[in-house]
Amino acid sequence: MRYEVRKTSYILATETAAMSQTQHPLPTDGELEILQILWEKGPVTVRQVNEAMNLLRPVGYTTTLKLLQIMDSKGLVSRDSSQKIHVYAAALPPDQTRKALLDRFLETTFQGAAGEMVLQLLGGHRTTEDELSRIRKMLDHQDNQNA
Amino acid sequence: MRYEVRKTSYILATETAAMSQTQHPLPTDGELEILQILWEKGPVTVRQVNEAMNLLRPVGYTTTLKLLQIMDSKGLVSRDSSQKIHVYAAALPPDQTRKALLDRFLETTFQGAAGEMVLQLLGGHRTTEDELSRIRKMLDHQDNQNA
DNA sequence: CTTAAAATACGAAATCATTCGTAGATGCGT
DNA sequence: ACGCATCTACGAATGATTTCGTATTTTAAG
Repeated sequence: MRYEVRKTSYILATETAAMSQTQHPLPTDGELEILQILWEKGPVTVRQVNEAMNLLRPVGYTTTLKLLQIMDSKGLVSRDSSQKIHVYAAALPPDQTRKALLDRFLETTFQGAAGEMVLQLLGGHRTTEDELSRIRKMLDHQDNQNA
Repeated sequence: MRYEVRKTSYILATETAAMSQTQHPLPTDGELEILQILWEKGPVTVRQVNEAMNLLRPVGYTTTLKLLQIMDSKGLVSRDSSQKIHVYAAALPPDQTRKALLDRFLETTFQGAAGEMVLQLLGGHRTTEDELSRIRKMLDHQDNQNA
């Protein structure tokens, strides 16, 4: 008995999620929220992170601190503790982390059918001309690789 | 110091996740795993779901049952309990549920930048010609809408 | 040096999701 | 009707993540 969900879609990953995240676990939702701030602001103090968080929703200072400490222990952020006030920065660039999260999401939600996912996505979003052309270029590039 | 995340991307959703999921909460990971089975197999008994689950990993029968009961209480599945052996089916079609999950993922992980997400996706996946052409058609359709 | 303000460390509560054990109901074969 | 296999119901343990309270440390000002 087989589970058949994919229809016209057939995708091969060139690289596994595990390979792209060597050493680092995937961030949890709360951790990702902090990473987004770190990616945007660069190296910052706990207070700066917490203030950014509080623009979105109320979060206690020690909550933010604790999460950053956990993330440090997981290797998701680096910490400069040479001064009293520690400065945190994301350990990995956004692309790499987002790609790893995307791979997992694609697998769990679309069972690996990348094309299906793109169609769902474009079906519900208005996209700019510039973006469309960048995507076309990427498609052409894929074409060359396949040929 | 700045990590620039969005560059040329600018997206507007035409519909919010909440709008597309009127009435139904988003499934959790475990619930989604069961939904995938229901979508593939159609209306089935708890035992059938559990057997499908056990092809992937060991799960106790009552675990599967409990999850289905929870999903029923959330409205994620429908249940026919007219017979002794209940029969469950997904309450929503896969497209609608996956789209809602995709919207949330896009927001939390890519901060809404759909184009960035597509680029990340295509950057790491080998895609079939058929799939590429379907995506091109969708791009052209978007073009028309934008014009 | 003393104190106050502000930071870090960390245990533990709170929350959410998953897993399972046990109790009780149901139906089937004999 | 009896007993066994199988089902549903459901409380509760487990596990993961998030949140916070409290203790301690550090720095800088007076």
